[in-house]
Amino acid sequence: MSHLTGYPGPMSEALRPMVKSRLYEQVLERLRAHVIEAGLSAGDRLPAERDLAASLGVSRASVKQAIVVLEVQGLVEARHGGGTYLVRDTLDVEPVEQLVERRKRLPEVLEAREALETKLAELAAERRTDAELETIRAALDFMRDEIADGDNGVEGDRRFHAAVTAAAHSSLLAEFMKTIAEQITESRTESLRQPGRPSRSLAQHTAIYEAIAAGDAKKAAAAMRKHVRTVAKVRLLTWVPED
Amino acid sequence: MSHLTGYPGPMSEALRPMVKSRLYEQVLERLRAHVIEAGLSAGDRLPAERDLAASLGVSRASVKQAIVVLEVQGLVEARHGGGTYLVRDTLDVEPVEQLVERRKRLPEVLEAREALETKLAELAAERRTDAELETIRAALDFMRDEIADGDNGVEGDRRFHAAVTAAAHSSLLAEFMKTIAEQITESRTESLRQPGRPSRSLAQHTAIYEAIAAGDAKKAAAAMRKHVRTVAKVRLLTWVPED
DNA sequence: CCGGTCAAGTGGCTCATCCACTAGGCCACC
DNA sequence: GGTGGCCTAGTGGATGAGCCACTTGACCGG
Repeated sequence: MSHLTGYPGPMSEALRPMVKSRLYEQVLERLRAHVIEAGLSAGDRLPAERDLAASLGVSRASVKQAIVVLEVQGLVEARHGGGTYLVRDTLDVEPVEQLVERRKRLPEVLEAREALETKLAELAAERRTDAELETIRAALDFMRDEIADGDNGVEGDRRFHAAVTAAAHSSLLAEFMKTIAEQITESRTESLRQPGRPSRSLAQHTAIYEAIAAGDAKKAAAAMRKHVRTVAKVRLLTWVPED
Repeated sequence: MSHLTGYPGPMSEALRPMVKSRLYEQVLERLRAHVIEAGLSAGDRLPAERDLAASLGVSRASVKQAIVVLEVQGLVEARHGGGTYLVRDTLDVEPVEQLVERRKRLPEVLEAREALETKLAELAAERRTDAELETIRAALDFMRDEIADGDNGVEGDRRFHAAVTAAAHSSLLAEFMKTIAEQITESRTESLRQPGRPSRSLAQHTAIYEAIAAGDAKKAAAAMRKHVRTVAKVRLLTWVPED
């Protein structure tokens, strides 16, 4: 390998693509702050767009863009000719995504993962088609090859869990999984870096596969639970609180 | 009561407040449609703002408002000087809420509930404070009184599960529960309408409570699983597919 | 092959205006 | 008294022209 990779990924933390903030984002920040400082609450009226533009020293168009954002987020109601009103007591959004973001500290994610994937494995054992079973098997084979090549099998791992999720035929559970997918990826990578983990991981995945292949829901759930807990344990051992 | 109410609520379906669509919303629709018609996919570039404005016969400001919306929804990436690009293959948002709405057909919700609440019971057994245990007990007492009064105990049921969720100290799992809370309420009401259900339900809740009180995580999980599955069974028996 | 220059294309933002609608005050009329 | 019409100031909705900043790619000279 050369010291320069042609791959467009970040070479170091400091060299990630820059984020240039749009003006309307800054306006959003100011608006949020103003609502708090001025003690506004649901039903109160915001300053007129023209006044806001003047106060903030930006054009009315930028103010409007910010207000449109708040509008689609359901935080504000703009009445043509009648002013713009607060819907709630705050302009902060609290979607699942942000909550997940704040919970980067992993323990909760791992708990959620156990809850979801255990059930997914159970359902997969009951519902998988032969084609889906084959996809799971393919992921397992892929993982085996990776490990044989000295790799840690992280991609095979990812494919395996994705295949099981698909085989469970529950789009709601799948949706929940999607919201914590990123955090899981991190824990996966870290876990598989531990010496000896890849081969033990392969064994655990094989056990899950066999239970699903046999249509044994209870055994599949148990095998998945054991696997997820192992990952959680490894992860938490190396855990260093940062704040 | 007079035939005229002083209350400002809608007197008839037809007289609800009118909804005037903003221009940028129409632009959004057109953009979504265009992505589909033109067969665009992730990474493809959208037409230039000026061109879009000209084609749609609207101002560039309106086009920009629409693009800002897509931007905050993470569906599009606008590069200063470089064009605007699709992040996914579609411009449709698929938040958990909408998915839940479409999944009103309950089975998936009940599966998700089992996955989540089983884990919540387990965590509650391990982590509950004495005060939280007392809250759970209070909910149980409330349910008992309701049933003694000939009521079906639906409010006590709700309080019980809320208390267990709180005692588990997992805001992520709690957040997931919130997204399916409404559907659960429906199934709860329907389940408790079945003859004989309220008293059996009380017994199951008592079992869960005792396991949590004893700090027995495994038993708590098992009791909760049994309870949720009972509800699911009753619910699905009366299930009538609608489409 | 490298690096600099340049021009075209594109998004970011502003300004000046006009239009449509709301809210509130006023008043004539019943 | 109160009902309805009218006017006006204030406000959001939308536009068009224009300037700037940035990206891209082609071109050119070393």
